[in-house]
Amino acid sequence: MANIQQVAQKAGVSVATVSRVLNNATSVSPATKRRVETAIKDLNYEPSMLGRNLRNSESRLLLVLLPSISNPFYTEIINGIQNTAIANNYNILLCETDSNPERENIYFNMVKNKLADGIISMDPTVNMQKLNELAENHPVILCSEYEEGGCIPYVTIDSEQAAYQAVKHLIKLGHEKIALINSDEKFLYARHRREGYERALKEFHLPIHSEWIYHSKQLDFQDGVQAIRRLLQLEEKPTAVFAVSDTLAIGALKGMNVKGLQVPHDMAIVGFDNISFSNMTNPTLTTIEQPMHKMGVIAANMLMSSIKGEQVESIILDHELIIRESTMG
Amino acid sequence: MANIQQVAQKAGVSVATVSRVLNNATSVSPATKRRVETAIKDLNYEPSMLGRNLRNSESRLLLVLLPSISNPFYTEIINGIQNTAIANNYNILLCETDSNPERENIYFNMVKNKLADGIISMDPTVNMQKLNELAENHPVILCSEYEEGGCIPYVTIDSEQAAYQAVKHLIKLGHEKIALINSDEKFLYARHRREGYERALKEFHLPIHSEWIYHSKQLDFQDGVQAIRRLLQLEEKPTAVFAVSDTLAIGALKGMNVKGLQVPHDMAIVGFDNISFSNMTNPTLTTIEQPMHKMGVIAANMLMSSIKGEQVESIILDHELIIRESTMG
DNA sequence: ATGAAAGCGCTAACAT
DNA sequence: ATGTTAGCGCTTTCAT
Repeated sequence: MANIQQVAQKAGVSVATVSRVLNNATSVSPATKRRVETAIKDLNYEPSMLGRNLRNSESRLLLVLLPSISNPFYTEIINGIQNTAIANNYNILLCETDSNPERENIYFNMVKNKLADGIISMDPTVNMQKLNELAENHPVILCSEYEEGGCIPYVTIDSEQAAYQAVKHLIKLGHEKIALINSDEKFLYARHRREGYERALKEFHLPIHSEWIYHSKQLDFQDGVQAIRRLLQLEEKPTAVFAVSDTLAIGALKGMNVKGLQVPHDMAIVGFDNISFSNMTNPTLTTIEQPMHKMGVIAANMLMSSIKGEQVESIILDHELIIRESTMG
Repeated sequence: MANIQQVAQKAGVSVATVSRVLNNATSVSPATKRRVETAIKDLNYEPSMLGRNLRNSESRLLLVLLPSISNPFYTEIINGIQNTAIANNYNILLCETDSNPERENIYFNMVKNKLADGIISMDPTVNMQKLNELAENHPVILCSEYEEGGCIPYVTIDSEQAAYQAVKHLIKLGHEKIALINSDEKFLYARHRREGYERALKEFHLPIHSEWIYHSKQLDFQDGVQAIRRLLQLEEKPTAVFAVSDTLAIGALKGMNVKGLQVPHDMAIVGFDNISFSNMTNPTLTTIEQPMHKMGVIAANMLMSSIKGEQVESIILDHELIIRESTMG
């Protein structure tokens, strides 16, 4: 790869002039400009981002942290982020942490080292202490999962209210024994969704059975299968299930299929997220839709504002209950 | 962020000595080393990757190009790549191109500019000419999709043989009217899978109906739904379907459900990839399993070898037919 | 064992 | 309009 020196030499000008041509500075005569451009083409020259970043302290690269790309929930958010970033001449790099703190650290360092201009974290397992430290001096935005009372701006939905609506929907259908397939309550969203679940039950004077609350370590399909297997072993079985993610719900639905249960007749189920799969299952899945694309767009805009040094406010977006076959008796 | 200068000053040594401590060079006295380490801690110093890369021409970052993260097929491959990379002290950055050449170009530039050490492309829409150019001077590996007779090393499976087996399986079950839901035949894998499909039909003296071959623009679920809708409008309807991706197959399956068709009784279906969702459908999906994790591991190893300057050979891995309910009468 | 200094590729302030 | 030069943070050769 040729460098700016060689271009300058070939064009018979100084490196400064080449730099000016590269950056569209005005004060270059048309003739010189043409000579430089020819040299650039001839040498197949492309400016080094490394040198440029080192000088400018700007990379126009954004990092997106997520625990795992296997959950389709993230897909649509990422599209939103990506579209917005590209439109503003930024690029994004997806960083899968696998909930591994060491890996996380490498990505944090990329920001500290000016290899990236900012970071959007969608990783609920993120080390909040480290992230807060990073956020003191660098642009950071939280998307979906956030820290209550924390300093980092976030975009999310009202999980408590959404869960409340989902469960209320089941109650209105006549269900009184409603199970919750939750994830680990170390996550804020899991605590919120449980609160919404309990609020709905309480409002209708239904008892809260702790054995009807299952905590899943992960959010894979197989975890949903496992969850429903457990719930169906109970003495007093639930007649409906609310799962805090579509992946869990789809696994649970499969588990019901396998047991020969008719959904929703024998058992109803509601998921959460509205991932594209949820409309492909048989029966299709009732779920809470999160405005994923919009969340991505907003997160990206927030981050870019933050990079510009502007103050940004956290936002809570609207969700929506999507009623499909899994609750349509 | 403190820099190496400040650390040197604080420790009362030169920057060279700090650098030596950082890089575990031997010739530093224990006492000096301790002083430097204290200064590093005190200042919370972390070396700048930018400065380091500029100097070393090494980033220990690998780029992974993919058209879209929404296809779960890529997920497992990425895990394989990631695990292997991490184990060798490399990190990976996921680059979604959305089949957009401009975006592609930015990532190519990252490699040219030493911001990344090499690239694994899983993008069938990649601009092969540009990629070949890049590969002349930089480590590049193709994964899954490749170029026949090209210069870039690849890891893939035998798509023709896999398709042949899938279709033969349907024929052995007694099907004589077998449709193919293919993707765009500008992709090599699509051409190969069609060839395998045709070879099986020919071997059993079954006619090739061009109207039973559907070409889908994309690989989303909805495209599968659309495909089967078309095939069911035909005068002479097929009794079985082979789809070149699980996402298409799952969409098609959904389309059959909607039409009230019993699978596999009324219509059998075979997919391709064995994504995790293919075991969650009702009925579960017969499919060709690609060794995705292994492909990722091998691709990463090939790339790292290539970075070391070693010669690497292309590899074709084994696939396997996974028989599930969608073809079990 | 340690330091001084060059240089990786680039941009921008200053000079002409 | 164009050139000269310092310096971004680091590593490494060459001195000492």
